[in-house]
Amino acid sequence: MTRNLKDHGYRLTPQRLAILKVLAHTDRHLSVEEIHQQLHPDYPTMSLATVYKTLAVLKREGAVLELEFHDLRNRYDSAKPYPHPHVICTACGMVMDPEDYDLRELTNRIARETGFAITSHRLDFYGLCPACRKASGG
Amino acid sequence: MTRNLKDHGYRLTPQRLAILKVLAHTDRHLSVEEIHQQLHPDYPTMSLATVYKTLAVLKREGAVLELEFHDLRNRYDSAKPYPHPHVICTACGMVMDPEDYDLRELTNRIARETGFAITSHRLDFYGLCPACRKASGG
DNA sequence: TTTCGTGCAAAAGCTTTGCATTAGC
DNA sequence: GCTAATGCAAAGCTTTTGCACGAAA
Repeated sequence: MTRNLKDHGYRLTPQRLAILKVLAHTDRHLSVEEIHQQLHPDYPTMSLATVYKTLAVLKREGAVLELEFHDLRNRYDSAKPYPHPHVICTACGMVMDPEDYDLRELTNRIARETGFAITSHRLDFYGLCPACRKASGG
Repeated sequence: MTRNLKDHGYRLTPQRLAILKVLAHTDRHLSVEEIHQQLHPDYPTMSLATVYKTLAVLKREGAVLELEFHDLRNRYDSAKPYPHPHVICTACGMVMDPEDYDLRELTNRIARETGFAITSHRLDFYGLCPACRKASGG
């Protein structure tokens, strides 16, 4: 990915490398805030704006999938930077990846039906994660 | 629905009735702003806040489905106030309902797989609507 | 040396909230 | 008359933007 950035004319700054490293070493779906906080010990001057801007670059380059939420902070997934289903806990905000599900056939059907040129999709399931189920007495 | 509101202790104000009427008479997915503007000729003093608050009530009562967007205004669907797929034009923001698609089987599978208690979902397809395809030379 | 990136602070934009006034019931 | 709803304005919150300084190449 560093190669790809360089080839596309982006500079390899310490901040960008650090953000890439955080993304590569997590199996979670981090928010900008979380990335910023994780980096704070080693990069105490790194600004939120830089994290935002870097993630915008990575998204443009197809290196991360951005999950926008209305009532939660956006989350970023570099492990699978293409559309895939997510399961989101409405209590704690945890995001999980269930096994991938192929929506190509449905996508084609809907494209034919509606006349849209469909380029991507989003499939989210909402509910309580196992921990929050217990906590709520379920 | 007016019956339902009354039974649940909500007052039937002219504003609420007017908003319900707008929702009932459209086949589109309106935003708060659009509802407000449509009502302005007949209710020139109606505030945006009232539209917001009324839609919150209707959502709580299960009378509308709220579609939250990050970069678009929220949209409200009273024709089918339950989760169903949507197709959204990334150029003009138009929202369409393709034919419903049953996700219950997939939902159950994912619930078993992840241990989540899944209560709802959202499935959106993004692309260009027929009009915007033409406009962009597609 | 040139241009891009960073960091700070301010702006943006939709939605929510507080509060006094008005109006259902 | 008692409460809830309205309408105005202000607040909230995440994300974006502007700009001067610093750093990559």
